[in-house]
Amino acid sequence: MAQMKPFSPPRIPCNLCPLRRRENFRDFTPEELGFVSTFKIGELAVDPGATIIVEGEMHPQLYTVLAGWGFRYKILEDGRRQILNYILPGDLVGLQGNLMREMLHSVEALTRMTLCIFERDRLTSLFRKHPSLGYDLTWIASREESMLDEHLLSIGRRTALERAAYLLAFLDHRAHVTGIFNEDGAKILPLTQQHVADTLGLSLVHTNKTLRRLSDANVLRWLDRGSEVLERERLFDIAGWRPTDEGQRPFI
Amino acid sequence: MAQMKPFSPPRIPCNLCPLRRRENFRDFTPEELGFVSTFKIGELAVDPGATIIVEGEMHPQLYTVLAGWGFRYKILEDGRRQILNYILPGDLVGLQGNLMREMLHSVEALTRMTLCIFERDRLTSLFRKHPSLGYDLTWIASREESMLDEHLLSIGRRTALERAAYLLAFLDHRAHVTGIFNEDGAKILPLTQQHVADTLGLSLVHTNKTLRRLSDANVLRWLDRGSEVLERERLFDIAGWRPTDEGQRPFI
DNA sequence: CGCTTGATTGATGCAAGTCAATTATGGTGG
DNA sequence: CCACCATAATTGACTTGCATCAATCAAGCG
Repeated sequence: MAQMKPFSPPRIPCNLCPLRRRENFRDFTPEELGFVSTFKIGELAVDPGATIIVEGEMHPQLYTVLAGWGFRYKILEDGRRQILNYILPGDLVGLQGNLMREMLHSVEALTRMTLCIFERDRLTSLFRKHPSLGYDLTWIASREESMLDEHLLSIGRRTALERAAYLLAFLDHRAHVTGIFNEDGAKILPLTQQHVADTLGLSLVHTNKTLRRLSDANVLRWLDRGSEVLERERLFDIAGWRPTDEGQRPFI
Repeated sequence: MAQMKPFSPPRIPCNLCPLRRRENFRDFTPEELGFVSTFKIGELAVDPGATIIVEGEMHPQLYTVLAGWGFRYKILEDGRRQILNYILPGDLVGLQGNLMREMLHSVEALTRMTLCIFERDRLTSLFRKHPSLGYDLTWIASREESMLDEHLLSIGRRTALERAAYLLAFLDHRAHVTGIFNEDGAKILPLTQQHVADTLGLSLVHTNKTLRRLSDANVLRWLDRGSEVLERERLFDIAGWRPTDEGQRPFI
């Protein structure tokens, strides 16, 4: 079964953080770096399928994803599940929902993940001592909002085919700009058709038939438990969506 | 047609702000109040139907709703519209989406609205001089996120009847805790069935038939362009959702 | 090698969309 | 004051996208 393996003290000090070197991320000032180094109190490594955050429970910690893929979701009483968004390296986990109360969603790992651990308690000190980082937190939250807005538009108003195209284009794009694809040759999105179905608000069977249409058209390839986007531009056209260039983005 | 009537200087000074007196909102410290008073640069009053923010355009100002109802939405190229969320007194408008770029959604007034005007440029100074207000901004953004999460769950996984029940229960509850219902006897949600349809991701006709089922069951009453919730508890049961007690919440 | 998980496919049913018409209701200009 | 018009709500008939049910197939694994 899925397993949690917490490490503490941190194995990767913030000054050697691999994310800082990626073009897409804004670098820290020396002062900010000093603070973040003390803000980080450990690391967490989890296996695929591990549950990192449970809806309804208190969770005194925040995380920044260092490596790997995960997703946030909610479930109804009878088990119907809705995936809300995916989390990639550089994303802050645990900010969504009330800042200091029970978590309102769950988080699960898609691949092996490494996360930096922060403590919620020290957020006020972050805002007090480093206003620029406080600003970044709001920036990060409002970026998440804009993704959720787009997802809502997609589920509410796009057809099944458009939705599927949007989702895969969206994930492929995020993986690209995050630099997560740089290492290996194949650019695989690590999810099952069940995940796609639960993101799009469709049944598993209909999702399968919709993805089939996309792979029959050679827009993508579906592998055992993952997908590779072959023609990004055509996905954009089908979805009626195009990524906006974010430029550099902050992270904590 | 809808008309914009900007006022400047402000007609209601922050120390007399009617929102501050409502139980649901956290009060400012004297220092915070002093800052917010200078942060507010004017007021905006708009008629029902007025467009306050346009997707794709730069918008150098932020607003806090003083009075009235509005909503945020996005549209696809062919005109399909998705309402993302509703805005009520105390809500901050313009924080969603990138903080300093083009707006990623539009905002329209449902009723006559009054809004306090702030300038985006001065956000950094807010974070620098009043960390507690910076924290509040992040809190507000993450509250919006949790509403969007719930909407996503609703549109993605609830049936038409459950969705309708959820939406009306949600709006009725927000109106209650905001104190917007305190004035008049009738507690009317000021929207048309087209708004409901565009929020739930349903067609107008199907929305009408779904709302009919709810009013036939005497759970609510549909009026000319609005709805009154008659049995809140039964709506909660149908929706499989219950509001969480937020306690006091911050606002700017 | 049997077991489990994920992908696939066909048959059938229903929820929701589309089309089209009718009924309020209120506003407006002659 | 009323004929006219626009907006909103309503209803019935028909169509379709997606769900559900039920198998089958492929691959990895203890």
